[in-house]
Amino acid sequence: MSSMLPVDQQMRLLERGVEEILPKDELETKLAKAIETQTPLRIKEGFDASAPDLHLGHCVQLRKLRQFQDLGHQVLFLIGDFTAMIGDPSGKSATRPMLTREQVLENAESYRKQVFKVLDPDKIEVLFNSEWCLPMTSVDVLQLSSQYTVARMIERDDFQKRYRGGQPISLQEFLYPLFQGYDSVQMKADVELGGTDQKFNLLVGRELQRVAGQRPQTVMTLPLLPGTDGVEKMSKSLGNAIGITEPPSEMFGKVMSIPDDAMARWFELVSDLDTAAYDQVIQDIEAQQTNPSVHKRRLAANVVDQFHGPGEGAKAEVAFDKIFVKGGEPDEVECQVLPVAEEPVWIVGLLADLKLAPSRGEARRLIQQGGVAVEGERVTDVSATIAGVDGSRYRLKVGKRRFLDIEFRA
RNA sequence: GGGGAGGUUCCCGAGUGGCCAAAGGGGGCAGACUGUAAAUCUGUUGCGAUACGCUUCGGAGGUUCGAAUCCUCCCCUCCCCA
Repeated sequence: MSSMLPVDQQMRLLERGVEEILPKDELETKLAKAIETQTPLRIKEGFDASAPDLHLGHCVQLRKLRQFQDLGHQVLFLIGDFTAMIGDPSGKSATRPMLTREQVLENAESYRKQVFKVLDPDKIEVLFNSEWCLPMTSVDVLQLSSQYTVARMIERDDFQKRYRGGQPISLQEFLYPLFQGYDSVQMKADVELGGTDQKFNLLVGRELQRVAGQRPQTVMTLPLLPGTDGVEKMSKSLGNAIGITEPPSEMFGKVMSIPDDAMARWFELVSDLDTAAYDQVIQDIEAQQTNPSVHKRRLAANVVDQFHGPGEGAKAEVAFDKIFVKGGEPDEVECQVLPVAEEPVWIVGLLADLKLAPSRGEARRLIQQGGVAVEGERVTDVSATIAGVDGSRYRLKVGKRRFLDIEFRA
């Protein structure tokens, strides 16, 4: 292994964009020891495989892990296939339904593939916590649960809120932090990363490691990325997430849809501008001299470039302008082939059948509100039809951004 | 185990026999405007081809011409006491 950078240089990089390091001097000590013994630190981060796709919020974490890798450390990427079944209560206001093992495994596999878009596959160890959690006996679980008290558990802010608000909290949820902490024991983690909402869970890990006679992990929390609504934490279940596998145009548009005042945070957490460019942008945003859409475009293009390759952002921007600024149509529209129909095809029914609207009632509403166009002509009559003769082709537009070509064939 | 309060549409929350497909807010969707899928404003928001019908207010029965509303049983949640 090549020699590592000195402690102060490593720290300067690692501290960037970080909310808290607990305790900080302990990390410095660990780094010094790592350099001295030429042993990389074991950096843990766990992800519950509760949804199939990684999104930009995960990437904030992954980037920090990547930094650790680049500094010569070992990343332990833990897939919480066991804990996903419990459901992390962090920040939640309600008990989460338990996932089945099959769902979790499917998600885990999909994670594994996506993670390598950001992390270096050579310096990563992928682990599943079912490996040690599943074989635990009821005695082991009792043992584990005896290591933490109820009082300390309900100190936790989200439990506190739910308790005071008369909301149910199931016992199973108390177990979550314990299992997460137990993972750290099993993995002998030196450092564990997580979002600021993970602070409690991460600290439980320290406690359990101490009891197990290990040197407790250093806890590093990163700010949470707000979703496209600009308020809630990005999460798939809230529908405010941007998946890292989404197509460029979708990604660009979604970034453009974040509220203006969330821009600075997004630049900080998801753009890959160098420090000088970043500082400049933040200054500009604060000065409010420039039209915010200029910055937002830059952000959106930058994000697209990161996940789809340089230049893709610019292309997505052109397409975006064409559709939203000029009200035009995209270059490429998906085409669906339908069987020839004898009778004229009722548009309301067609929209529902093609899933362009969830129901006929909704399709009717869309037409009444002027949200549907066929071949560029706005449809205003709910009983309107089109002819489904052989070879005829129509371009449907629903709302501002949903396009579909249909073609009738014998 | 005893006592009390509750479970309403995607979410929060009003509604105590017909005027209830159910107020209001949030969210979503659409339109207008614009600087963007920001912000703002307007409309809309169970299903079915309009009138009309159908399904919905924790679940199952019942009373009634008529039930989210009344009765019975059951399930679930919260609070207090043990």
